[in-house]
Amino acid sequence: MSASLHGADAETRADSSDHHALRLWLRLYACTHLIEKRVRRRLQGKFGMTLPRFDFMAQLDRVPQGLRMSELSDRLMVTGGNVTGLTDTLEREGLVVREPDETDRRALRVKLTREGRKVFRAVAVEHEGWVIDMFKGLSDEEAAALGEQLITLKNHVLENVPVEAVREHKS
Amino acid sequence: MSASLHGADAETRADSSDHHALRLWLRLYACTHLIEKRVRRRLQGKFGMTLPRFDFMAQLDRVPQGLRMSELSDRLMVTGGNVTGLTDTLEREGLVVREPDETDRRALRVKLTREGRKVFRAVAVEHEGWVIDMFKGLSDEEAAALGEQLITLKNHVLENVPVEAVREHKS
DNA sequence: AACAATTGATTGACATCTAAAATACTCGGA
DNA sequence: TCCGAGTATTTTAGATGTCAATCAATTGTT
Repeated sequence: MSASLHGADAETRADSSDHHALRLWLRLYACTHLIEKRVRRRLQGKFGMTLPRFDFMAQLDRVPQGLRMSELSDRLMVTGGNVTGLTDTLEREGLVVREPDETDRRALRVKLTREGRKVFRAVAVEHEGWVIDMFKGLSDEEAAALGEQLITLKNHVLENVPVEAVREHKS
Repeated sequence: MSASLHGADAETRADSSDHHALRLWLRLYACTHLIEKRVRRRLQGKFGMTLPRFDFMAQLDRVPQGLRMSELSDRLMVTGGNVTGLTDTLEREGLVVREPDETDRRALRVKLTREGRKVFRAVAVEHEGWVIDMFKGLSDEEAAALGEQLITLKNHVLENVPVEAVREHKS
């Protein structure tokens, strides 16, 4: 990347690349949180809605028959306890309902209420507009490349089985 | 992008591009949080340290003379109240100290203690290793391109003055 | 059928975070 | 000098998030 691909000894290259990794990670982190924060603030300011609740409802909107608590925690990549709390709040507000699952009495199906769906759809339209605007700074080609690199990165991270997961399996 | 596009042609194209932006954002979000979560878990598992505290100490490590609370909240992109809480915890653990600012009695300078610096340095070495490994999936060229795109994206987002900022000025 | 292991969901304790109000101090001008 | 605007920090209330423990229901294996 920076200059001397020819003649630079391996050690210098490795060292330089290392710092690059850290810088790249900080940049990725900062950029994502910048956008996230902006979305969060607008959701709060214009609709009195929070990002977690919006994400929650977005999952449900695609699935008329509803989702189990466990499916929600998988899709949202959060813990079950968190889903319980979010569901409590949204149910209290009349935006979702818990219904017993026909086939498994341990499970619950969470669905959007008619009101919940109406609210979500209204917010979603604006939300998409914000995101589109924020990503307008990238050309189609840049956006496509970014998408590819993110997939590559994600796959590489997922392939390396995390230490914690290994530990969880009793030997 | 919005409502009244009449041509089916334009509408289709806009629609497709719109979903691209949304998908790209979700991918960016998921990827960042995947890495973040992994770092978080390892910090907790191996050192009993949290990511916010690590970030906090990382800022201080670069600045021997310490930073003001307000500088910390700027650099960490979090609110002042949050910095107060983090400082309380780290001070209680003996990793940082609050010292009065010579020139402004309203302000405080937060510094790493000797112990704090020692702890941070030890953790930082491992932390950098994790990040390097996770970004090894990208070639130098891909990494460089990713970095560029993130800068472009960030600048474009920052250029557009957020609605909230405008609103803060009394009309 | 009996029973151990698993799975779905909830709970409680704790750590981040934000937004908004309160407190303490600084600084520039009338 | 005094006063009003602005700045630095803290406080409070509330939302998110994790982890570990718990309870209830299901499943696989005898």
